[in-house]
Amino acid sequence: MAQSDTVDRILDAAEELFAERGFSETSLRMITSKAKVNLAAVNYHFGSKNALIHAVFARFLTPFSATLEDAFDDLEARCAGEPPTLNQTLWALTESAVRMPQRNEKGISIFMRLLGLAYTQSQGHLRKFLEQEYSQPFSRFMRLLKEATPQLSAVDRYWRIQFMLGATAFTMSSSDALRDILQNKLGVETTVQEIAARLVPFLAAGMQADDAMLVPPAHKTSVA
Amino acid sequence: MAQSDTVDRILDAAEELFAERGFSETSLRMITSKAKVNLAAVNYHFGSKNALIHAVFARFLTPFSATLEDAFDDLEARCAGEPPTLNQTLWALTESAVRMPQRNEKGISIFMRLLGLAYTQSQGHLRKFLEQEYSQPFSRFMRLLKEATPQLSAVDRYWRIQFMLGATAFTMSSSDALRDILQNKLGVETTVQEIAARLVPFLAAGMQADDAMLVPPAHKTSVA
DNA sequence: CGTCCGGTCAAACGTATGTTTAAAACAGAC
DNA sequence: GTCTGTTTTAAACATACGTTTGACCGGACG
Repeated sequence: MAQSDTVDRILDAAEELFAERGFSETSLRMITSKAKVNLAAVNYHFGSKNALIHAVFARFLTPFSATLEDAFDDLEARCAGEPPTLNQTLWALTESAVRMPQRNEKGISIFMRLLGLAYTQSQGHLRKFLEQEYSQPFSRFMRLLKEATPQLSAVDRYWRIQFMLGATAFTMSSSDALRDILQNKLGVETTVQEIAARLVPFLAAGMQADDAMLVPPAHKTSVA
Repeated sequence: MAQSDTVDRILDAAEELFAERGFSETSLRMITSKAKVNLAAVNYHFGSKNALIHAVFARFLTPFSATLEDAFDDLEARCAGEPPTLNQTLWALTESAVRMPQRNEKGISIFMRLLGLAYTQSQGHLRKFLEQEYSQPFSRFMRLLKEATPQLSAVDRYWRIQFMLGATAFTMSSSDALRDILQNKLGVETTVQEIAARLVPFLAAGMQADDAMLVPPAHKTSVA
């Protein structure tokens, strides 16, 4: 209560509600009543709902991008001139994400879901904000991917990166729902770490797929 | 104009707007003004906004699921008892999608984007509608995938299918934007068919990835 | 011709949203 | 204790939403 935990209470409530309902579907009144603060507090402390959304992202994305830069520094240092492999690059990314200090046990899945939503929900202001705020680690990741897949043509690499992003963003954005389904259907508990551990080999394999079968199979037969 | 093209104009406008802005972000007033019909027309012809969303999906999902069933019939007939391969199954799906009669050149990417949104935006009513309306072709596709990947555990298969869905929905949903970027950056023209031709091998490779590297590499080194 | 009736239309309804206001409460410095 | 700037509060604001209403139109039919 010293200075103003109002700001943090708002951020906590907003983060959770955004993650489980999306941005437009979450009203300021839901947020403020969950945070037990006055409605006007959001506009007083943040200025607008969009600015609140930015603040929610900044709160976890800023430390994350720092962690990520460190991980990339580390990786490149260990490789001593040689470009890191695709696996190493992907693991550096996912481990940075998983190792982020979490505010609570739901932290990482909220984190993931928000990232997914940022990509999926076409909030123009958000994309602009993220682009101009976090372009550096993003570009660096892209450069590492390029150096790790020299065998790919620029066009092939471009599309496969999109496929990776898609699989990742999509899975993240619905990871809670998917976990629940799995729980009900197969009675299996799953952590975000395990999902990541399944996702990375999938992505790596797809990224390095052979181009041999780039043409549709003849209409009658095809090989496995 | 004979009977009432109002219904179709509404569906066309709604489809396009939903695809580019999402459901909650698209108001009935946007739809009706784009369709050049009266605001009340939506509630008159469809009953509610949610019912309109269902109708938009039904309009392309019903013929698509019929086409798909035919393609699966064909495939299973050609395989004569043997389960179709993963490649064959994926190609049957993508070819069914690509060959769907399109209302316009944007047809297929709208189609894909809507499917992605249906998964991503947590519209409870939509998921319920799709589940009880199109469970059959969906289950059949799942069964084919299962038979084509007997080496995978149920849990592995489940997640990898999610990854496939994600890569597909995400890529197709923004294929217009991605095509434009590629055009500007590398000066390359790309058709939806070509994107599919790049996507399928990526998916197949990811789906059949080796599980060997399911554990994170030791902190110091790892192999390509 | 008159009467239906499916369809269209402008207008209004009630509700919910993000934002603003102006007064009150508070905390720290003098 | 009083003053000063910051924070909280209840209330109102303007706007946008989905939906409903009741008048109106124009062929079809007897």
